[in-house]
Amino acid sequence: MSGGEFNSWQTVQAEVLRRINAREWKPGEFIPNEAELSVEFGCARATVNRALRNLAESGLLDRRRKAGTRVALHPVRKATLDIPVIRYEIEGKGQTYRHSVLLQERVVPPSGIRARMRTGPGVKLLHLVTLHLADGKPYVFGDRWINPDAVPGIEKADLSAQSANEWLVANIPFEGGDFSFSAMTAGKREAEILACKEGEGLFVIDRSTWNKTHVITSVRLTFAPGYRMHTEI
Amino acid sequence: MSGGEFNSWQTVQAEVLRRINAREWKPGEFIPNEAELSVEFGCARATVNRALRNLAESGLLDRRRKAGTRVALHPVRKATLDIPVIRYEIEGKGQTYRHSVLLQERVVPPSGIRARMRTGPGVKLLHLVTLHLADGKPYVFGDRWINPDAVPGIEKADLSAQSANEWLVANIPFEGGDFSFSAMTAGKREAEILACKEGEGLFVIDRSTWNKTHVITSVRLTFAPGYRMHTEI
DNA sequence: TTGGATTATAAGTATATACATAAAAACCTG
DNA sequence: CAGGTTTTTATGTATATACTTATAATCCAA
Repeated sequence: MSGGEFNSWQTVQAEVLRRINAREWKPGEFIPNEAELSVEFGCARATVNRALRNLAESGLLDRRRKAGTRVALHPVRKATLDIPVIRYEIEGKGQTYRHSVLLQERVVPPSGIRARMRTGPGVKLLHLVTLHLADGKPYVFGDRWINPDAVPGIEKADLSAQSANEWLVANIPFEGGDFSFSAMTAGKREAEILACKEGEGLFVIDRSTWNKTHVITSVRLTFAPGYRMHTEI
Repeated sequence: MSGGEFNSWQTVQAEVLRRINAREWKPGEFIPNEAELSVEFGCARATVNRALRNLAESGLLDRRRKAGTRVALHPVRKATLDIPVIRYEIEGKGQTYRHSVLLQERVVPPSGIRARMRTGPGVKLLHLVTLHLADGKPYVFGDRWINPDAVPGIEKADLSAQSANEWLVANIPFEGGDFSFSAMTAGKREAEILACKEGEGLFVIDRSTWNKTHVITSVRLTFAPGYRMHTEI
């Protein structure tokens, strides 16, 4: 490639990717800088910039100002996965969605939750246990804690009409969140709620969301057996 | 905000985000076009473009040429998660990594695998079962199928020195992959290999990677109890 | 009324230019 | 030579401009 042809940032990206894959540029090695590449490819530096930035975002390149751009040493692939609202997920499969509130209380949380929610000792939180059903069958249940200080209006919300999750995403802006995925073994409680056998392996998502000042909510979703989360690169 | 101040694409993005969160722009609604916003924010259209493109990538906006930009109706949050090589993951925690090949054979795969690998009937694949250990304790085991047609050189590779996964990422470029995450219940085999109890819930990742012409490999990783995959938004 | 061609429009991209910023490298200076 | 200062440099960002492309909307004819 020596200039003259048509070039888009995608063309540049593809060629850079090819060189990485072909080991013409080896892991850890510096690649030519943007200015040089733009000359080589016969395009503007901004075009090269966009291509390299994109590759850096997906983990294949490491870039640092002044230092330059190098092929990532440990090419950690990044997969993006969608975190849908459960109702949409169920309805998206053509099943009917229903949910019911199994428990709603305002209590002082156990210490683990208190730590996650970063609330003071003795502060009461809203505790909700909700079961979501797909075509009438248990799909997932959520054990959720909400900080009422962070969520004005939650007291007045009818959480049996609209699930807490939906109410929150619709009404409370948040800045960030963290997710963790794991597996657990169904105990008596889980088996009862999800109508499965004790001892089955269940998929679990723990999630907290927060805004600038508060942890808004922290929830553990325990899915019925067979649940599968999927993504592509 | 009416022009004159300092503006970066991040400022624009933050303000757009604020309006979405504050429901000034409601889900499903069209927002002003790039030209209008660039006037309002007193910046170039390219700056607005970058901000909006970014928000669209993270699922908060829907954009279509000619049609315009609208707030996503079902704001599916996208989380990105890192898919590390197991050795790096273990070594990253300061533990020592070791792995051993439990089984290596060249056989015709069962039909489920054959479908995943898109190989013809009767075609033999490389089948590998590998256990990865952290500080000598079972961490995860991989049940892997490799298409030798897609992987020249695999026959000569010493897969007890370097794990198949590492060998593959180091030697075989791939175009895409898919991942699915689920939970299973430990049976006799899993309990034996992972030194856990039968009936424990285990975290499972199924993953296939391919290039233009072939499915390269398909692997199921079954993690020892307690494994947790984590990500932030 | 349908269905195909035309037009108008909003996003998408490319580019030259300029300046900002982080940080490595070189240069002091005590 | 240590520690701080300056310089250099590669990436990061902003902007005006121009052109491309997908596609919604319109128009027109059978």
